[in-house]
Amino acid sequence: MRYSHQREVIKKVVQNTNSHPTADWVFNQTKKIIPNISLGTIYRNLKRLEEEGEMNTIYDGNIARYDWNTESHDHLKCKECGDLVDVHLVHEEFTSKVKRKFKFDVDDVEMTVIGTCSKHT
Amino acid sequence: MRYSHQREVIKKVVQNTNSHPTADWVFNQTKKIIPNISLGTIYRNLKRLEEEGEMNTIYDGNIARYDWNTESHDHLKCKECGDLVDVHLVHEEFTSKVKRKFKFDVDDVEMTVIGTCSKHT
DNA sequence: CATAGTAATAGGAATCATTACTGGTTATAG
DNA sequence: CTATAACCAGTAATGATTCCTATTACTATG
Repeated sequence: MRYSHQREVIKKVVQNTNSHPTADWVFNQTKKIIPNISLGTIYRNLKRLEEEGEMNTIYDGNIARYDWNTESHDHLKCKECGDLVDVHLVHEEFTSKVKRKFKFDVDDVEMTVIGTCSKHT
Repeated sequence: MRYSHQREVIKKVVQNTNSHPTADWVFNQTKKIIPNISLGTIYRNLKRLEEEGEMNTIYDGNIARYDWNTESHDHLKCKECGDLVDVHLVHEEFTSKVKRKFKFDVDDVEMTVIGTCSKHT
């Protein structure tokens, strides 16, 4: 893949937040650095970066969010403030259990725990 | 909520499949019974039915699927054939563990295990 | 039964996220 | 330096979903 300034900036923008940004958020942030960048460029490069293993896509309802944390992990989603926090919940033993029980070869586990975070108690 | 023929038919259409249908699939099936039904009616009633606890919405990538199985359960998604199968994987002890560890009040857990099902081995 | 009030509908326009296309620009191998 | 394939900006197109409005259909009551 050829070098591109746009892609480097997009990558840095995503890597510099823990907020699991949407394409639109990335677009707005990147515009501060490259004012005439196009939304299509954002989508294209986010997809490339995912293909390269530089980030993950997670689906929050029906919109895509991007996550630089490519290690397998899960999310706590607070229904009060909408926060999406990374946690590690699923373990190795789990995938082997699924394999044994359902004869299902596990590639990945997407888990989102929905509830209320400690800020609202 | 007032009675509506359309809503009853939509409910039955969803209840008569295990295929986690999309709104569009429900639309096409329902059209066979009520030919001039409108897609808006499908969406509106699927939402109502979810609010009434008659079904669940699950997001498969960025499209919504509807599931009459309202008991808490998880999904195995085969990347080969696209099949989405219901399984029960998450247990009570899990939610209390999350509550203890992260001070997070769990309402629901959405888990999708992505991989290859036994048909492709 | 007739009917008024209001909830629900059909049909289509509008919106939102995402992807595809086009003609011009740029990185990079030779 | 130059050729060229990859990349970009801008914009049109798409697909899923929601919104709008005039019309229709439940249902409670006289």
